[in-house]
Amino acid sequence: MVGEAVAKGATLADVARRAGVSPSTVSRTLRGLSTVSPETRARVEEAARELSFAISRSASSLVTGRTGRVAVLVPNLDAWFLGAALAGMAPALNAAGLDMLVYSVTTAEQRAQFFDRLPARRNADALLVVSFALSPEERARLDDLGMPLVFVSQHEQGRAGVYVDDVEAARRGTRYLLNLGHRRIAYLEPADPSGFAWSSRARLDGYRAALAEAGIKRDDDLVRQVADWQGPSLDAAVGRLLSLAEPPTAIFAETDDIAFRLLTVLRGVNVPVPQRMSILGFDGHAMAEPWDLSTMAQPARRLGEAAAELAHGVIHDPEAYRERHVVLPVELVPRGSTGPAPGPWPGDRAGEGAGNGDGVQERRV
Amino acid sequence: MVGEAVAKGATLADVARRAGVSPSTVSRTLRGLSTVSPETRARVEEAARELSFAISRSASSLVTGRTGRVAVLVPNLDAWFLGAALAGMAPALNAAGLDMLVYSVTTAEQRAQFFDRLPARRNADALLVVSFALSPEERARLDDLGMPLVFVSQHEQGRAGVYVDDVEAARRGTRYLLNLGHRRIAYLEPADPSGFAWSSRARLDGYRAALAEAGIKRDDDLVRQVADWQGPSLDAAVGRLLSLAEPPTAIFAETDDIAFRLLTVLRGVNVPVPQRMSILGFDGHAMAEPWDLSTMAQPARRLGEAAAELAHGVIHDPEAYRERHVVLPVELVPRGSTGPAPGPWPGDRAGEGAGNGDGVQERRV
DNA sequence: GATTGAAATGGCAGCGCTGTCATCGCGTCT
DNA sequence: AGACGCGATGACAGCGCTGCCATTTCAATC
Repeated sequence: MVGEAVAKGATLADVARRAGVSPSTVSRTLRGLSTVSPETRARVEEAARELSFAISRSASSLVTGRTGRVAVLVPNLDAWFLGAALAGMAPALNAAGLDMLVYSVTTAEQRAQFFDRLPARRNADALLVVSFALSPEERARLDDLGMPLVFVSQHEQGRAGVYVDDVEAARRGTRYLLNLGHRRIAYLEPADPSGFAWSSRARLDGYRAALAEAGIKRDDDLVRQVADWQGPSLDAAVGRLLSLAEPPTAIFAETDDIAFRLLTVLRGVNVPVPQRMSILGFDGHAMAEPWDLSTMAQPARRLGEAAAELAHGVIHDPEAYRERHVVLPVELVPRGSTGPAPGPWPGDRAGEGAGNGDGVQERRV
Repeated sequence: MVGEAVAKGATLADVARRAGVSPSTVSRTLRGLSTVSPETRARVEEAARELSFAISRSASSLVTGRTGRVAVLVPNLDAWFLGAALAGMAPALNAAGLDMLVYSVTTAEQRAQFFDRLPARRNADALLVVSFALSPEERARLDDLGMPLVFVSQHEQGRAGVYVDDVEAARRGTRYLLNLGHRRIAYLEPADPSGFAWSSRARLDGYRAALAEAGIKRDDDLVRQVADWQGPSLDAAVGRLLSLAEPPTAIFAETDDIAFRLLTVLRGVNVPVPQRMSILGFDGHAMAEPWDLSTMAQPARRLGEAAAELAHGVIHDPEAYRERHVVLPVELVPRGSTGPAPGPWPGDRAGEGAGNGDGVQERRV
């Protein structure tokens, strides 16, 4: 706002000249380093402000080997979860003085190119891999990178990572449905033909574990895959479930996106939710509240924040952080899409657990 | 995959040595420049691959003055629209060899800091400002930046930008409701106390224009502000509308987010949609389809793509692109949330336009 | 009063590239 | 046969910083 016009950006030398000191001193001052006298500091800072000086990271990283940047690899950008995770990450990285470089790798072509060129290499101090299903070769390639890795919402042996305990969360969700008296509980998982989404099968495992613990025999007819995003395969899956000899009274959807579409489909075919069918989602999607969807809420933003902390740690103290794992909690958020089972199906194994106050909630009006 | 272990990243000189040529030649080869003999080229490329060489942008930008990076300023990261826009931007930038630096500026504090430090300065070749309500001082500060600016989903005189014609879109949306026979059409706009969201009032203007063209007197009781995200103020707004002497039969929501919440509220209070109330949103949110919400769909991804093209243009040919504006179309997507007006209210001005085939659709079953 | 050391600052090389100019062959033209 | 031109390559400076070491100043110490 003051002083001469600044065309292409003042250099550190310009600031030095204006403040009447050496470039070294300006550098020290601006980095808040060691010993600079208060008066000098003030003079330098004023000069810098007057010139709207911003440091050239290119130049400084050339010397220090640090770029002040973190690369984030995501399989997508318009998925709710990723947006929320990034939203948590950005300010946290920012606070640590790190800029965020985003690589969205969605198609097979982009993917090949990314792993071929490794553009992040030497251009970032750490790479955050977010919900990205890496092939073994890709994994190896990233390892060669010589750059700290942090895995977000997924885990890798011996690598820093933040994620939730999917097994336990899915087990708890399933138990909630059991507590409501449901005995036939279906599970809908996303098909992922392109193989981009990281999945540990953990949620399905948790679901099965809870059923086993309740002494309910495994029935794979109740587990169905549906296309990951818009598409007809959900209708087909619902059709299958509704035409079973013993149809389910509850459906656990592996993601809220599936649950939302499920609600729509069921509304369309006049299956009242939760009177005839309870729906439980997984993610804690922002839309779950307006839709009144019960869900296992992941702290997406906090995952992002924790990822940022790990990134910072892994950059400044690689030994201590290289294998650090952060596990965040998932919370059941019961809402109107789940309710008591509509009554025993023929062949129901008595009512153990049915009146279990724990997870039971009022029926919606 | 081959050759000796690469610790911290090979340099161009390493590649040169390995290929038995000078660094200059490697540089030329890798940039696909002018004259390099095919044999040399092949040798260099192989050496580069063997060493997993990735160029240091820091070093090259120090010389060229180009960073190969574009900064994107967003007010948010978890809003659907921004995710979609970024999702369009990322691959397009990528294809142009540009990396994407994301600055999410959400709080007042972050905001002050961003405009104070101008971290993008000298660290990116262009700045894309996405749906960000700039204060005049901020605007001036960015102008001082000496960096090409591109405005996305908003427009500024004399600056490159991509956006939609909000006036026309809102006019068309309103006309659609008029064509369905609605005469009392309410408008719900987001309150933005923090002043982050860019808004030209254009949509409201279009709504008013359409009503005026239809000869309907302006009634400001039908225009209400609601808190931008979750909150009680929507209920209050609905209460106001439903308690008017002549309540509306249709509501035009300025954003799909508002429309979604509106659907929930109306369902909760037993106002059937669209039988008693038609709802039209604006955005083309990914959830509009599963929710069966009629909406004015913005091409969010295409906005992002166009923004990337503008960025590229503005970097390589500033004169030609500095003031280029790209206006993208908005399309009405009629769905189940809109239907014919439920019948004339007392005092309705005859039925002109009611049977107008144009926008009329079947009633949902 | 000479010596010491800490505080404050300056000087200078060099990080890894690219732009420019110089150099080297070698076929072509007069 | 000598001059010329062009394609292909190398040499070298320098981009804007930072790290290291040298230098200066001045108060504290013996």
